[in-house]
Amino acid sequence: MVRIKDVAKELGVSPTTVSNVIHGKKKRVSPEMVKKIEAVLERENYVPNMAGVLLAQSSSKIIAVVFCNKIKYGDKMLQDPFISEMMAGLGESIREKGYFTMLHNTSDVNEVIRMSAMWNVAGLLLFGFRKEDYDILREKLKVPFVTCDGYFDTDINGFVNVGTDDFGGGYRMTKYLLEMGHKNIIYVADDHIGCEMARLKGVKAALGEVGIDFDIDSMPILSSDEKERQQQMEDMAKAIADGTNDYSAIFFAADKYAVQAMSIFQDEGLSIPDQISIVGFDDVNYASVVRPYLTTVRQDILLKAVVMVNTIMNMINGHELPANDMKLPVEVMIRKSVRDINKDR
Amino acid sequence: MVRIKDVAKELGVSPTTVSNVIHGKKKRVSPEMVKKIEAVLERENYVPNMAGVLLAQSSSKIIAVVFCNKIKYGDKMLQDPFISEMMAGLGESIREKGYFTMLHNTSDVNEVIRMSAMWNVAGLLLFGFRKEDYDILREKLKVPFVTCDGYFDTDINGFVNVGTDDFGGGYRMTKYLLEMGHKNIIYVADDHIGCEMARLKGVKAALGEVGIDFDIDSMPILSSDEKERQQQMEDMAKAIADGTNDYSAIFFAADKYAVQAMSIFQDEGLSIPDQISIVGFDDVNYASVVRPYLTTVRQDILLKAVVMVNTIMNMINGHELPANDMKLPVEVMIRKSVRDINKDR
DNA sequence: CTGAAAGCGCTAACAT
DNA sequence: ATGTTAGCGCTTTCAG
Repeated sequence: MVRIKDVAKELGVSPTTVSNVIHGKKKRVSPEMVKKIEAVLERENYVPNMAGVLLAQSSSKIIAVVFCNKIKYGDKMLQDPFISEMMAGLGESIREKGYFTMLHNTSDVNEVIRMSAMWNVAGLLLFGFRKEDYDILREKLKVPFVTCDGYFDTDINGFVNVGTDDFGGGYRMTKYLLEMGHKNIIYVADDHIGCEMARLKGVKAALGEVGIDFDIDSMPILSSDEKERQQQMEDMAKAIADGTNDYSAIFFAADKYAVQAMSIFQDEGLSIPDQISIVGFDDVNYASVVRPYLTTVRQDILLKAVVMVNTIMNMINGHELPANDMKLPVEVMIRKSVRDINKDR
Repeated sequence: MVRIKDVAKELGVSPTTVSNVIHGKKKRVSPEMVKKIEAVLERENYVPNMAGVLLAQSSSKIIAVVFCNKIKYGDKMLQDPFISEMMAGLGESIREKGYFTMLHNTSDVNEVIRMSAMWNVAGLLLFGFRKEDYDILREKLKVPFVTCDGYFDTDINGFVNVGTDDFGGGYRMTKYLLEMGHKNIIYVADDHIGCEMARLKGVKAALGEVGIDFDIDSMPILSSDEKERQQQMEDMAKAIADGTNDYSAIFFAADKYAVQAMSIFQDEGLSIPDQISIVGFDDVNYASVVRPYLTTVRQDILLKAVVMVNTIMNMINGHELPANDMKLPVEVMIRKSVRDINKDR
């Protein structure tokens, strides 16, 4: 591996001059010398040693991407179709900006702080931590960071959150359901916090506009236990089959649940959307494989990746930020899982 | 940020002594001093500056994880459910070993070589490159690397491949189909190279054992174009409905195709497994959501991640390797998408 | 336009 | 048991 020193010696110039050429400060070097140096750099295939750069500079050109992902062996929780898309987007964007991606997989905030200091990272992109974690991070982290899909009680300051317009997604999907004649809608999620709650609020807002009110706590919550969840869905199926249900459409907070429900409902002989309309959220790849094609809310993961990277770059470079809590747009994908009740009148 | 020098000064000792304590070389330091130093280290929350370490040492404690992933906007090719699982496994294992993960997303081998030199990485974990790429890498990379799911014409040397027992998966699933009375089986994949080919060879071997032979090239190949692929599946559906098909079971090389086919077949009014048996490969999370539950071949992604990391560590530490082309075991997951033909006799 | 020199934080060979 | 010293590769200030 050839070093700056080496090419300097070969050409009988000083390391400074070579360094200047490398950094494009060509005003400080004569054109002929620039050419000569560039030729040798090229020929020798010069590659900077980042350790040296890191030590001599203050910043590191490293962006830390941190996932708070607890591994539980034997379950498929980790099989998230979005992660690969997000990763690819992040990786490419970060590289484009001339930075490097350091990946961390931990649920321990202190680990994050520690490694961020060790490597003197330029900024961090954080996924899946909880509110309390962010408080610690804001306090102890001296570099900018961007969170993804966070929801916070207090005003965000000291960092930026890039999220999805969950409220809007819930709202617009509900409007669509209303248009299709559905007035009795239930929203089914695995919890009522963060984005699940925002989506639910969107549902409530849309329903509120047409004078329908409901208690948020009355909406069913899906168990995190696979078996129990299946049972819950079977119970719903039975109610629908019996006609003892009081809703004509179910809005699942995530496609994966919508798809699972569709299967279970069909097991019970239910016809979708004739007997029950179903919609989801996310537009994962199998949403358009499943039958009937699932009507759902789509978000643009690649866009989210790019926005996150652009944002952290702006923060690193001390630029003015447009906002510190962004909500990226969503799109209602109308497919085949909703019945138009109006038509039957 | 406190440095070694600082704590040395505070205690009136030399940096070397502090460094020795940090590295657990306690034989070289008096027990009292060790305690004192450790106390200050703790109190000051000492964190090593990796730039310094990197520069002073030869190796870097960095493992590069490189995905060859071309981003094509607008398609969902990137939505790979395994990646997140693989990432989580890799991230955790690498961290456990005291190493750091540097992530790269590129299809350009030279980028890989370049960055590996820049950071003086200890080893690389490579995903999704082609045979030709590996040849270049073997030649130019001076550090150990491990590939995932690679298939090579020539003997592997200079690196290690961690794959899946694709042949065995194809073989055992076919044996199962034979047990269920299926003799006319087709294998459907999107190409006939790498693991797809190995699975196909497994099919051929199992069939060969009972005296059934077929020409590998006669097996249908799925188009990479979504629309065309759909058409192909519809054509299959029609043939099955007409009874003009000459097979009773279809072995899809990937669950995603199996699931798509199931939907399309059911659109055409086909009943699975009564009219046609279907099996897949991978056991992605929605394989057990879809109806009928998909019988498929499961591989253990987390295990693969751990094996890759252990392997690269062994290589880095110059240990003897058990093999340079590993095939991790698979498991046939018997569910509901195969009909037992014997029963009908 | 070019160069000399110091220094970033850490390690390790070599004293003592 | 502890210290001295040089040096890893690069940037940067200051001087020529």
